[in-house]
Amino acid sequence: MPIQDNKIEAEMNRGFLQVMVLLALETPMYGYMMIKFIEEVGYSVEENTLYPMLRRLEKNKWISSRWDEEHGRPKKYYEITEEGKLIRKKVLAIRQIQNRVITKLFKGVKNG
Amino acid sequence: MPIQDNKIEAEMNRGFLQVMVLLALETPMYGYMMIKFIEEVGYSVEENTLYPMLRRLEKNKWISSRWDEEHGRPKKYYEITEEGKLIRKKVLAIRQIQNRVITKLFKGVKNG
DNA sequence: TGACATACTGTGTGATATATAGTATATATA
DNA sequence: TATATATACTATATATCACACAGTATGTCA
Repeated sequence: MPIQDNKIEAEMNRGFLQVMVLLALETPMYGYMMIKFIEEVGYSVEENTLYPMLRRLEKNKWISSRWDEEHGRPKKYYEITEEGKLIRKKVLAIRQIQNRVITKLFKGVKNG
Repeated sequence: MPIQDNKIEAEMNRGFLQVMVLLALETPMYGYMMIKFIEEVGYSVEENTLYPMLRRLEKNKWISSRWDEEHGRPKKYYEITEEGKLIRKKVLAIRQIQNRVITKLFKGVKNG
């Protein structure tokens, strides 16, 4: 086990996963579909992380859902709400500020 | 109170604060000094967030400390270790991947 | 028929940001 | 010289979330 690595990766995921989901849900998607989609764009989420998160975001009214019972197995489609878009804007702004801070601090680092 | 805002800001801080501290501690600094420094570069940390974090990072051996008892009030100076530099590299790499994913997903968003 | 992909639910745990509270010294100012 | 403010740090308690672990059940293909 290299140092304490999984732990810090989980920590780095916090916040980010929400941002990613709020961006992805510009297009309606159901959970499993999203897991695959996220892999396609070069990241990954655990099922047991994503599903609870979707429920949380819906509880916050940042995303909404509807069941599709008509095409094979039932699927729960989620989509971002207007409120969700406001939050998305906000968290993206926070990210940008953070990135600027990192860039600034990184200049002081020898052979980054 | 707009929506649930403080909560999400705290969430966005997770992971990021470590990155920021590991970058800042390229130059030795004590806690209080760091709080001021972080404000100067355009962010902010709570005392009750930073101090426990410094102890945690030290416990992980990502930073080391020494007391300066010689100039007025005792101050605990922290500095990044070699192991800390490895972690820093790693978390910065994660951040970059995340930023790329965000950029990619953002292209699908109308009037971001 | 049986393996694997699909699609989701539920419980428990650990890490950490922060709220809240407190200690104590140094320095400025009235 | 009293007192407010800045400095510098410690301690406890709480809530949230990522993920480990466990499970249900349907669809599909060899």
